Amino acid sequence: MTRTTPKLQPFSQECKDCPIRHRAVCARCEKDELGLLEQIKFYRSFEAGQTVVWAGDRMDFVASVVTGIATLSQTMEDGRRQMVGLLLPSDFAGRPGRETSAYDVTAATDLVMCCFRKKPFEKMMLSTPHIGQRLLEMTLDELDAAREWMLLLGRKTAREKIASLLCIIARRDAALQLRSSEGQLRFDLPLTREAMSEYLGLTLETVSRQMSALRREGLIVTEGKRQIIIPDFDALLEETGDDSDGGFLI
Amino acid sequence: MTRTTPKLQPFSQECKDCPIRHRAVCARCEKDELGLLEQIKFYRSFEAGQTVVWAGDRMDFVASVVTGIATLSQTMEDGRRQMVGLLLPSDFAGRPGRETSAYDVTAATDLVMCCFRKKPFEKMMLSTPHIGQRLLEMTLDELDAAREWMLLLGRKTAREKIASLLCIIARRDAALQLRSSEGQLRFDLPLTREAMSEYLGLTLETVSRQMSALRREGLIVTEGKRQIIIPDFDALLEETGDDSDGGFLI
DNA sequence: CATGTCGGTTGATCTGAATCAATGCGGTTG
DNA sequence: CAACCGCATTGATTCAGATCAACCGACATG
Repeated sequence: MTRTTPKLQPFSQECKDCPIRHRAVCARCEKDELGLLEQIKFYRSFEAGQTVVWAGDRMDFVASVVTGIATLSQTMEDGRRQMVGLLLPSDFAGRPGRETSAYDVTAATDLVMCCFRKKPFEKMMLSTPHIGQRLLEMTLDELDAAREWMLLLGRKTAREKIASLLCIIARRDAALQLRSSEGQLRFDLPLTREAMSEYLGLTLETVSRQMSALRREGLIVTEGKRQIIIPDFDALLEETGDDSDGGFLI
Repeated sequence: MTRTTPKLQPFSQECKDCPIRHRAVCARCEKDELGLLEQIKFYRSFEAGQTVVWAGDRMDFVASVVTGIATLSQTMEDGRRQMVGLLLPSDFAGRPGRETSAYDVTAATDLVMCCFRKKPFEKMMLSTPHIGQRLLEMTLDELDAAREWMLLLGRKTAREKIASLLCIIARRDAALQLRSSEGQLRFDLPLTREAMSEYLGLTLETVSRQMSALRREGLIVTEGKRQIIIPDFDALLEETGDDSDGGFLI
């Protein structure tokens, strides 16, 4: 497990009951030492694997990811799970005008979220139209992403699904991070095989097999369990089944 | 093909070159006899099967469905298609701040859309915050629907997919229409087997087979090709794999 | 009337991914 | 150190749905 201490803002307090440094509510022991749950805006930190809220649970705040990755998932009665959202830093969670979460929200990596109480946030939206506009834009982007995702789930082969996911993560990483020399990309895969399988609508065995296949064919190189190197991004892109013009981002 | 003449508003003009009655641009012969393409708001009608816009094409208006059903689809280079949106009366198409369509928009049935030129619409959004708020709400609803759809595509069996689709359509129909006696539902299936297969991420043969299976088991009754009767909605709901509490709408 | 087309159904066969099961491996813990 | 755990890999087998192909009925067309 990669224990990445949040770098954006050093936490000012350390909980007495657990070693997690945090600003407001400790996700491990649920202490609210500073009484920040009463405030409009507060931060919460979570360890990789922890659940932020369960589907159906009360969630009287909206939040945005500060560092780390959160996932939204749906679960069927018999346990089949499908990821339906992947939240990266600056992404938004929660819906104004709804008091329970529709999805399980989980920390895929260590996670820091910036939370706003919902009621004041809604008031703010009314008084500051700019916020609503920005939120609309973000929601439309998410809808587009969801529709791309639907194509992946409905029509792509396992191999294409894996290649697509790797390209998505690589692209995003490259967008805000250093890239390695001469077009070759290196990044940390922030998802377990199981999380990947939930994203892609596959079993984890199939994910593992297809990763091995891509490795065998030299399309990707792995270093340890999580470091991925893509020697030739365009070659991998070929395997996604997507129109090749999607590469404008990189 | 069901030729349903739009009932909401009788059209005031008939094109000289084709038998379609229409208000503005004739979808068949592309004539703009009334010069309404210059106006801010206008209506367009389409026959079942016609394409409204192709992915990538210029689309300098936003629109809402007046009568009929439109679909949004994505196509891969090799022809695999996945439906990513199903627009029913009052649903909205097009994205402010983008001048080309990201998807193929197709009339699944005969269709009438109410179109607004994009530029004036965007201005209106700025001056009338209420419009933006409403649009945000609708977009959030669509995002939720897309996520439900992702669960269907990623994790449901063919049988569950079919049952889900039938329940979705039946529910919507029942919401605004007459229902038959004693809890039994009857409605017109507005999609071809092929359209259903594009919705569900299946082949049309599998759709046909599963429909036959449900018919054989008495979960649905068909009358002609398109009339569907659901003798026991709850029984069909059992087959969807969904939590049973989703039935609150009916 | 014969012909064609379109949407739909059904059958035979194939195959990609699921399932079941064993094994590996790095890190933590008693 | 051995034992164990969580995560990942790999193999053998099964099966749901895709693919290929034939056929049906309604309706339009020359």
